[in-house]
This record gives sequence, structure tokens and C-alpha cells, in this order.
Amino acid sequence: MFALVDCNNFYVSCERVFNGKIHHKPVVVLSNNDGCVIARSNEAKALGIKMGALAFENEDFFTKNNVEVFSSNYALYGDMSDRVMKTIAEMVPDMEVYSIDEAFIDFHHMPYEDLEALAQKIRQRVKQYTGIPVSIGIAPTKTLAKVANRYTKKYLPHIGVYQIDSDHDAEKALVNTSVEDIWGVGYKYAKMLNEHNIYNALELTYAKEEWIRQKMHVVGVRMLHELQGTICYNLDNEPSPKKGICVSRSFGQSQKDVKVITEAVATFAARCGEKLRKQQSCAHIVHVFLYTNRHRQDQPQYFNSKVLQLPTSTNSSIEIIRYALRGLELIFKSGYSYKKAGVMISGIVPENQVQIDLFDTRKREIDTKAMKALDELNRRMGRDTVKIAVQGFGRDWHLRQERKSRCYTTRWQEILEVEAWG
DNA sequence: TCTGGGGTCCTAGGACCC
DNA sequence: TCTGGGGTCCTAGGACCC
Repeated sequence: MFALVDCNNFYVSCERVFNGKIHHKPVVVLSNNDGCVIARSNEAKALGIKMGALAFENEDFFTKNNVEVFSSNYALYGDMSDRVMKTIAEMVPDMEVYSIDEAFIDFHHMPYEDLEALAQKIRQRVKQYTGIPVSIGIAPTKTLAKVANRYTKKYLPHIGVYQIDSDHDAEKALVNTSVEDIWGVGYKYAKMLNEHNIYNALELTYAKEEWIRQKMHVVGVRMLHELQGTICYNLDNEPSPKKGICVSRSFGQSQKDVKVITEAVATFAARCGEKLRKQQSCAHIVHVFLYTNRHRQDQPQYFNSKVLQLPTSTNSSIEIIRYALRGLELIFKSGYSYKKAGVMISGIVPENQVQIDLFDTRKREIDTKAMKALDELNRRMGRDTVKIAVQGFGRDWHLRQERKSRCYTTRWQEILEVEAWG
């Protein structure tokens, strides 16, 4: 058996842990730049606020309905996620952190009859230790555990656990799951399945394997088997190193100034270097891109990107920045209002398997030492305590985050203070 | 000049996930 | 003024190898 633990309305729940005033009220969390809704409380869902709803279009609606609106606070959510995952890890033999708010558990070696009770214990302890409510689905495959989890949230929120333990349990959950809610079915496949009169997960399990293979390829066949109870995906408890790394942002305000955009791109490149070093990899392809705001019909549009090959794979921020800025120089055209830029890194190899260049003259040991010192200082003293000069200090390009909550758990200056009268 | 049978690597595009 | 930011896997086709 597998279980899927999923935090309820995770970002909203994180905000609620530190803010007693927003319990039982409609709450939404917005994407970067306060663009659109990416998390909703149950009360907000009940008001009909959709995932992805545009913030600027709904300003009046939010005010009229007393909706509490937050900018996203990833420092808080990331730290809360760590706490939830650590709490679960202490209670089970083997788990996989699947996303910021989800974890799979392998119950392979657990006494069978105890699973539901154990799941309830996990729920209680996570709530007690972190303040975050979770729901748990238990089933013979990961895909069915996802189905069970969704079923709990929708139909048994007060219980919070659903176990698929028989054909009857499975059918009950599957018939109540629309195809678009199945793990692995997105917008396109849902449309295609509906056109062939397949509307729920149970109907899908009756489909012919060859037909699925033709329409949805092997990934679809695996999904079919998983829904039928045959394991195709096992627990993946050792995250493999990333094959591509991307850091990009929309600017809070459109930017024309090459200096500001240079600082932004340098910062993105530095962040790529950090991520590479964190997973002990090096890379030799740097890809820079630059956009104007495609939603503005009234402004001239420009998009360009440049891919640069490095002679030797590196994870030095200094070197990655140098190439990224060379790329930027080649694509930047003045006169446009830029909205977004980014740096992508690929051609990633483990740092101990770097093919060195016979004619390389760069003193790599110096960079390596410098990066190590920089990472250590930033780890101890906070991000960007030490940075490369070209990243600048202005951050004129930074995100719009007008309604961000405090970093309650990651910054001493922002920790909650409690006053008591005796 | 054309023929056969076996491969690999790379890229672009399309689907999906959170 | 205002529209997020990351990732994965699979397939088909082309270039190339012996």
C-alpha cells in the first residue's frame, strides 16, 4: 500500500498558522508579482474564486466579500513544508517528498490492519507540531492513492483519511473522480476522453489498453494499469539531480534601463550557480532570454534569446554571470519596455565528472574556493549577504509583493512577539 | 552507383506535474 | 499599471556511424 499525504490549501494554511484573524474567512494567496490566485481557502472556493483568477480584475470582488489577500511568501511556505516533511519522516519507514505540500509513503512493510489508524496519527501529529491540516489517501498504487486523497478532501473532510482496500472502495472513489482530476490527465487528454464518452475514472478503467496506447502512449497505459491496481510507479526517495535549471522573473515594473536588466540577469545567473552547487553539478550551456509584456497590445513587442556554450563545465557564479551577460549584450535592444528575463542552465554533469579543456587557462581552484566561502557566509548570515558586484544593490526590478506576510520562521527580525499580562 | 541492416545522439514539440 | 515560476517524460525525425 501507498499513502499520499497532501496539505490542505497549503499556502493559505501556512498564513493561518501565524494569523488568528484569518481563520474561517475567505483567504487567497497570489502568484509572484501579485498576478493571479494560486491558493484558496475553502471559504474562498465557496465564493466561486477560481484558481488562476486575475488579481487586478477581482480587486472589487475581494473587498466586497472581505477576502484576505496575500502575496506569496515562499520563505515561509518552504520552511513550513520542511517541518511537515520532517514530522512525517519520523513516523514512517520510507517516504518520498513529491512537492512542496505532498509526500508519498510506502506502507509495504507495515502491518496491514494498522494503516488507517497510523494515518490518523500522522494527521494529528502534523497538525499538533506544525499547525498544518493534511488529508491522507491510502491505496495499492500511487495513482489510486491520489484518487483516494482527493476523495477524502471532497467527500470526507471531517475524517481526513480514505483507504482503498477493496474493489468496492475503489469503485466508489473512481466513479466520483472526473477524468481531468486524475494524476496524468491534463486539459488536452480530458477533452479527448470526454469526446469518447469517458467522463470519470471508473469509465476509464474499462478502456482497452491498445486504444489508450494509441491515444495516450505508454504514459497513458501506465496510468491505466495504476488505476486498475497494478503498480507502475514505485517510491522515489532519492531525488535525482536536475537536468535543467531555470531562474526567471517578471519585473515588478517594466524596465527600459540596460543597467537594471543587467543586474537582474546577473542575479538570476548567480541563483543558477547556487542551485548547481547545491546539487554538486556543473553545466556548460547557458541560455538567456528577454521579453517585453506580451499582454500590452499598445507597445512594440520584442522577444529574443541566446544560447551560449561554455568551453568547460562550471558551477562558478562568476563564470555563469559572465556568459549570461555576454548573451544579454547580444540580444538587448534599447527602446523597449521589458517585462521578464531569465537564465536557463543545461548540459549538466556531476561536478566530479567534468571534462576539462586542454587549453583552459582559468584558475578554477580560486573560483571554487570563493564560491564555497560565499555559500557558507550566505547560509549562515542570510541570502545575498555576499554577492557578485555586478548584481548591484538597487533591485529596481524586484517583484511586486504588496501584501506579503512576515517571514515568521526564517528571520529573527520578523518573528512573532507575544505579550502576556499576569 | 546503389544496396542492407544495425545502431546512436540530438532536437523540437507536446503532453503532463506542482 | 495589472496576466507565476519552476520542473518531468515521451515521441518522432534527422543526421550521422559502421
